[in-house]
Amino acid sequence: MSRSFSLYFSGSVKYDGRALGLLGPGRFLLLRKNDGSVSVHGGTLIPPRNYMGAKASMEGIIAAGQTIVFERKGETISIVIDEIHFFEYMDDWSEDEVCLRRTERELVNKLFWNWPDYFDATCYSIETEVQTEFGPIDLLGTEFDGTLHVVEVKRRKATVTDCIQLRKYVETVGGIGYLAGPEIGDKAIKYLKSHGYNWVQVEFDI
Amino acid sequence: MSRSFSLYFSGSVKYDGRALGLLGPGRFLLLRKNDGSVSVHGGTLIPPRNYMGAKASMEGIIAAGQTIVFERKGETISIVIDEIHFFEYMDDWSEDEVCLRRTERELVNKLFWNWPDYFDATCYSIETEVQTEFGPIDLLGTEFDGTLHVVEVKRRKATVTDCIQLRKYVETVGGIGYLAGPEIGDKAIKYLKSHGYNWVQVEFDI
DNA sequence: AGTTTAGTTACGCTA
DNA sequence: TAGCGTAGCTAAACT
Repeated sequence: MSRSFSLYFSGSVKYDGRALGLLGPGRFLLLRKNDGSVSVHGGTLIPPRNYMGAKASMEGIIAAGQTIVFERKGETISIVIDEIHFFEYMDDWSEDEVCLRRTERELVNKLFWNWPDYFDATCYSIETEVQTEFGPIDLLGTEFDGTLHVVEVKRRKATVTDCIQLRKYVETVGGIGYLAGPEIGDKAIKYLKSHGYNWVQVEFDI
Repeated sequence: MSRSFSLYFSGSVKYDGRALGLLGPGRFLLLRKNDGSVSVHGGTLIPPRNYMGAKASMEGIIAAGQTIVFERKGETISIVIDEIHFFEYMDDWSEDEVCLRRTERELVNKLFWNWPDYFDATCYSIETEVQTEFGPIDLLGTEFDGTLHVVEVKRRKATVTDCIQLRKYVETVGGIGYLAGPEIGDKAIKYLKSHGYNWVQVEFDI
């Protein structure tokens, strides 16, 4: 769609859209990717200082003294270039995604396939991603007497907010609540217990 | 701390730490910043494919056939370089932050200074960023009879999660709950009403 | 060190 | 397309 390049320049950047952002003057690195996305990186931090999603249009000439403008539905980035330090094309830039392990999904699957190892209740039905009025329940077990077991799974350390999210589901469908994951904070476990919910420790296999 | 550079290379990347991530082989852009942070960018999307925060250590030589390793408390990124397409230093890279407008803080201030325009209750005290056990309350008004008015402010469209955050505060300090912002989702307004909380519409001035 | 939140969150999935 | 929730979220503020 657009030829990708990196530009290390002196100048200033203005963003207008969901917010209003001013940057510089200073030295920044501009990245233009295959998908038309744009990012302006400063000398610290992982996220860019300014950015714009895929299919941003580009106007202007990349040269000292020029202004280039990127646009995308209601958003604008204007870049005033004072000086160019280097300019390089990135041709054949790979669009591969990272193959990720240790996701929340893996923990959900582990609990699904090994339910008896983690829960006392014998359920005739175990479902994942059960849709409710206020969002999907990660794991829902149903006992023969109709009792529901509502499980909210977190891949990272569970917080008080996660406990309240569980509470939201339990109040919506009824039943017994469980928060599951590899780790939970002190405040969170206290909150969980005081509201009558259960903590289920589950680790990643690899 | 470390000299910043960009490296466009063919090769593969492995991350091990909070998760396990495999990338490539393919062409990627490696950024090493002033603060020692590292990011590996692919040809699409704004965020990097792999990354590591500030003060990452670096081992190895940047040359074809070599492996470079970045490390930081319990995390490792290994990069196998097959071929180098370009290598550039970014000297004097600016560390300026963006000067931002239309932040949540601005909405909080607007409500603070124009309280009677948005709330019926007459309060003798209005405070911002009131610390509680479970985090800070954006805006807290106190009536003469002691009734508290708890306000959670959002700069973007409010969600059910935001209602839960409000609920956490109201249940902590007691009183009447308000969610405030420019916009709110359908499920969120339903959740808000069903729990007896209020919606306050407030817009950015600029 | 632990906890919580803001963010132009970005991005993917589902209805 | 819009809404909703995850993320190796990141990074900052505060206890």
